[in-house]
Amino acid sequence: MMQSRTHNCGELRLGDAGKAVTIVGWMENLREVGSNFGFLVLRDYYGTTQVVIETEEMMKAVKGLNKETTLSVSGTVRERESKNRKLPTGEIEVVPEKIEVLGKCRHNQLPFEINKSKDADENTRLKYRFLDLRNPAVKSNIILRCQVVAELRRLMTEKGFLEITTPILTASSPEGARDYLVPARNHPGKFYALPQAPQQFKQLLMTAGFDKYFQIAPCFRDEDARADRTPGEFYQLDMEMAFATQEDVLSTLEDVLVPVFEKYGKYKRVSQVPFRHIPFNEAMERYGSDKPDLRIDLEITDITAEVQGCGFGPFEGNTVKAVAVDNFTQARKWIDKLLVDVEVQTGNKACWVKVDENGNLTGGVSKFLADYKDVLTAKLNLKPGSFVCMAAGKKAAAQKTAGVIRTLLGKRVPGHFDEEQYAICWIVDFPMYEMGEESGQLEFCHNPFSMPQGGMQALLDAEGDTEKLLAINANQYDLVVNGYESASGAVRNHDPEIMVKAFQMVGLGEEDVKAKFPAMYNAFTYGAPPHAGAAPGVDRLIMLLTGEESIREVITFPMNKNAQDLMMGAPTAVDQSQLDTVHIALVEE
RNA sequence: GGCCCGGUGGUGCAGUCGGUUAGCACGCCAGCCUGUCACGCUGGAGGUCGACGGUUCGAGUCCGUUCCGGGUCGCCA
Repeated sequence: MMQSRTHNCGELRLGDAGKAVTIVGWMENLREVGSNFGFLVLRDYYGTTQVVIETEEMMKAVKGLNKETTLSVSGTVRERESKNRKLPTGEIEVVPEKIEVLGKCRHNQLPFEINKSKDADENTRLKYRFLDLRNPAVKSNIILRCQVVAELRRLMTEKGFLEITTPILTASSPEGARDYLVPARNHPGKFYALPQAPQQFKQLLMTAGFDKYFQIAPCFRDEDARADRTPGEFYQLDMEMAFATQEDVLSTLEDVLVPVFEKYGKYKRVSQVPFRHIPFNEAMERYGSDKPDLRIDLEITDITAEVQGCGFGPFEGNTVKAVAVDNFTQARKWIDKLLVDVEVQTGNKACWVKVDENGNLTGGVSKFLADYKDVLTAKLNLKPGSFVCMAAGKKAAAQKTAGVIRTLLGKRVPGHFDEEQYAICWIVDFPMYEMGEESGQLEFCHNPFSMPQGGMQALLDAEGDTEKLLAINANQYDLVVNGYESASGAVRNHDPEIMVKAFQMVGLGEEDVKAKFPAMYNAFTYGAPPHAGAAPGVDRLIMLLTGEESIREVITFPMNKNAQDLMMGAPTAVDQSQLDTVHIALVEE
């Protein structure tokens, strides 16, 4: 029977000297500094405490034990002879009378050293995540996540939002990401799907008369991972408000998120509310991205008209975008690295010129642009020592490539990146429609749930005119923090007639709306409130708060890039009998 | 699926132009050490250099194929 602990490993202080205590935890280290003399460091969730070993009996009790064995130590608190001011418990030590082994670590060689686990190979970390998480530096992200989630719940609840959970087993939705499917045992050949988001449920909740809803909602999408995107599952602070405008949603989220950034963020400087609103088209023109990192002070300039006819093939007939920086002193090798990185990140090539001390263009593609020196100097405000990096292509590709150039130049050339802050903005006025790259047909740009600006009249006015349709914006918005898309939302289309009309524009009709969103369409015919909402990504929010660059650092048990859980071994093969139960027959590949 | 980068004792890394016994740090084992706290000192064990094939007198190094991981493009209503 384990003796119950009287104190944790982080709380004993000089004032506790003389007390009889029992502490428990993991044996982090045993420093032997003499025969039958040494120091044992005991670690629990709360901290570490030094146990001094000074008798043969106590040395016998711990010698030969592997690190990470769990122990119970009962003894007396004593003031240290030599104190360590760097540690909260560094003024005291525990003189043990009894040391009990609670759980042996049976491995004298760990897969990595606990306090250096962040440096270990990620596969190994994920396989031994329970050891990785013993590292306080790893654990702290998870603790922060818990605190932030609790704070979000508190703030939302205070604002009158109800936390309502929605089904995990639901119907497959035909649009959007690939679904995770779950076979239905009682319905051979039919499947549930895990929700990509509680989108339709929350809109149904609005229709049901719950005025303000939120949920820390698990979302499931079978799409490939990125450094800031976990495969499989992730969490959103999903919220929706009835009879609400776009501004109602934006100000609510500003009220909730600013205190969280201020209280829990790595950086203490946070954008003032109301956050800047940047229309989508403006963001693409100036920053080459719908998620600009506003900590970077560079902007993109369109030089399409200026460089036409220069003779450089990729420029001819294409949109050309440029990013210029002054006082550029980097070497050719640096430039080559930049160009390679741009190509890796965008799939498009970039080119460059420098301005020499006489104001002439040199290097890169300067032989094509020499005659354009004056016009480019004026347009880009060039000076001796300026560097210009350019991207060409179809408008969208040129913008996007220039956006990557802007980010890389901004972060790599000194003086353009004010890192230690949260630079937050709303990107608004997303287009309702876009031309599909492959199909060549008009498609919904983001999702079909958003209300087109101007409502039915806008659709009627534009009907049959592709240019006009492409110019229709949706009441849709993204929250962007330091270049990360951190929330996405919209004023929803709650009018069945406008829904049908919006679908007709992309060659679909009433039957398609009914087939794809049967519950919502039906519900909206029974008196629907106008409503609007958004969904900040929780994982990405924690990433921003902690400053981590990999999303796996803020998820307790993350999967690897290929959506495998190396610790649990998921996904796994299953017994034939299990397959039979759910009417699944496997096909040889 | 495409592209880029990587894979070397338990862990992290170095390894020059292809050349002798593959080095370093941490960890591990043994010994020494009575105030350590990233303890120190001495000694030791531990490697099919991701896999397969090729070039060569000789391959960790060069070539080809492949596997695994990360990043990225596609994708993510």
